[in-house]
Amino acid sequence: MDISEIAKASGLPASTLRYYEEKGLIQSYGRSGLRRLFHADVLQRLALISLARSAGFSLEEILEMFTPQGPEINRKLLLIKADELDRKIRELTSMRDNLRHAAVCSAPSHFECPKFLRLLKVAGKNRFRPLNKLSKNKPTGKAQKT
Amino acid sequence: MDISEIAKASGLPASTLRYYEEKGLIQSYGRSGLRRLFHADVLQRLALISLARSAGFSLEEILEMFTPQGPEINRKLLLIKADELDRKIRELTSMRDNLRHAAVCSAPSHFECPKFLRLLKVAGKNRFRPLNKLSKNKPTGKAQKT
DNA sequence: ATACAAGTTCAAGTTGACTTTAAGTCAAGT
DNA sequence: ACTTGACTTAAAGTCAACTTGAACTTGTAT
Repeated sequence: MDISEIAKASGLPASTLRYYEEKGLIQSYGRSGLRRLFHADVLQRLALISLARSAGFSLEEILEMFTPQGPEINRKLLLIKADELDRKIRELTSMRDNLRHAAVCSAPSHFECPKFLRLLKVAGKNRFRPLNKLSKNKPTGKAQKT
Repeated sequence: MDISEIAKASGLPASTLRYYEEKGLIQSYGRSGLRRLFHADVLQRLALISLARSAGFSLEEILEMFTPQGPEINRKLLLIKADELDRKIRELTSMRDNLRHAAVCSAPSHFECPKFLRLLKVAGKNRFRPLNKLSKNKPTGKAQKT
């Protein structure tokens, strides 16, 4: 398969695929002339990468998880990541509850609502690092702009 | 309170506070000479900002949520964000389960494990945007480097 | 044979959220 | 008067994850 087929099938632009290859996240098995040739199974790998990216992992972290530098280290890493996700899930859940409450709360300012302040305080206890933005408005599956 | 007090109390560097003020996320009530003067309640606001950041909101989104451009629009926005969080929580939960499974799975490659592939397939159904990185190694609460 | 579409490289640009740096201001202490 | 230390500004730098641009190569269609 050539790069545009992978692009179409994965929904990722060719530029991203080249970038991923450069970073070692995917491999092409050879060239036809200059053109990269891919096995179909990179699609699975790309799905996995997308999943991990969406779960908040950086490309570097994903690469770490892919490369088995001793299988035990790897398993450990996976569990550590899972625990991180647990923390993050709790944070998001609290934030979500906060938002739902704020939307119906009648206090003139949220800072005057005891419920809100209590949640704030609880949340403040763990000084966590930001994840980053949620979806905004970018279309979900543009393949390329040909 | 001057900027270093806020920095100390919030755990954020002064540069970040200036940046936030510039972006309209916090306000100083005046100056003493050149120096900004803050009311103590910016600390609450900063806690809220931290919470929201950690939940994956961009500064722009947080600003939107702060500025009441008609209270109804605002409530709606909050609910929309809450729904987004619900989606994200489901994704993270699935990823976490994936990781925990992968850590104990005995299949030679995860791509040969039916359980894993099924999860992948399910996850692939929603083409989501990335959040971003989880915590990595940066220390949690450096105030400044004075 | 030649044009063209679709690939290629390498470098530079973009975005968001900050941080760093250089140069300046100013109140307080000696 | 002068040094110090904490602040100030504006501009530039950083980082990840891409994207874009300019110039180049190739297999296929006319």
